[in-house]
Amino acid sequence: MSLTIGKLAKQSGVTIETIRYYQRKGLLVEPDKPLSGYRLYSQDAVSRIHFIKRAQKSGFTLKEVSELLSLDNGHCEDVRKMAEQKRDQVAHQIKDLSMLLHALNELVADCKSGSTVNQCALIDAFSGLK
Amino acid sequence: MSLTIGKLAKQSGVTIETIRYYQRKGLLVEPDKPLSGYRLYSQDAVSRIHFIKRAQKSGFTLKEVSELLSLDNGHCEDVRKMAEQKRDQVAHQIKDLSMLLHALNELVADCKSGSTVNQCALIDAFSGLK
DNA sequence: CTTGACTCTGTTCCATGGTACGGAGTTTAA
DNA sequence: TTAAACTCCGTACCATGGAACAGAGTCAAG
Repeated sequence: MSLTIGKLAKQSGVTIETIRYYQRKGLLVEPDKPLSGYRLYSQDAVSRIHFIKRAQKSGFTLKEVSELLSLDNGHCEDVRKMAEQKRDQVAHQIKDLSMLLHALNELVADCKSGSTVNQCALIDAFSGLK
Repeated sequence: MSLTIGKLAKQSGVTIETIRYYQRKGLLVEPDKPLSGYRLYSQDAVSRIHFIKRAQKSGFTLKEVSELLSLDNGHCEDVRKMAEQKRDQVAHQIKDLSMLLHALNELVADCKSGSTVNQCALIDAFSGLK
């Protein structure tokens, strides 16, 4: 069953503009324009857009998603490496955020007891000096 | 010890342009221009830039970073409220990222185990096949 | 006291991830 | 058959986070 771009958009939960944007960026192929009528898309396009959206939610940029798509089958090693990199990145981010959370908690506690805020406590705690 | 903008840039690991951009955005104060000579920056500016960079890596936008920075000078009642809000936001962010980390770990593990529908478990996952 | 390195200021340009719009052409339902 | 709805195509616009550049002024070393 083929879809016009509007139906494709609705089925895949993005806007028409987004689909066109993905086409411009090479993440989606623009089907040939028939001699008369509108371009038609297959169900595969829906899957592909879902793929893109899922990968984005996992923190991949569109550029990275397009790499994933181009690697696709047969290059599981490369795909795994990208995922591992992402994972390490996210792990680091969590570590930093935990430090910040700690600093914010201390700031809140100090604020509750004292009357003036310890100048620069937050910056000191999070600027990498400790 | 005071620094010209070039030295500040080098010491804090950003470019001069970035410093100026932060000034335009209000994250950094532009020191007064002396009657003759160049503007001079203190060592504090280095920490402040490190703070900004760190916070960015933690997923904050510059706008949010500037909110964080504003916590550093102000009076307690306002600061505490903002700090609590930020703290909750950070806690939430950590939760989301932890889920993402978990997902990425599973993806990597599946990739290694070779339990796939197609040839790559990660691709399968993003394709919604599992 | 001149030359090269640095700074200042304003403005323009870039990528990312879209969104919006205008003026066509096409399709479909009444 | 005609009006509404949809598509096509190009282009412009948006926010974010900078990078680059031009033409001036300023500083420091030989």
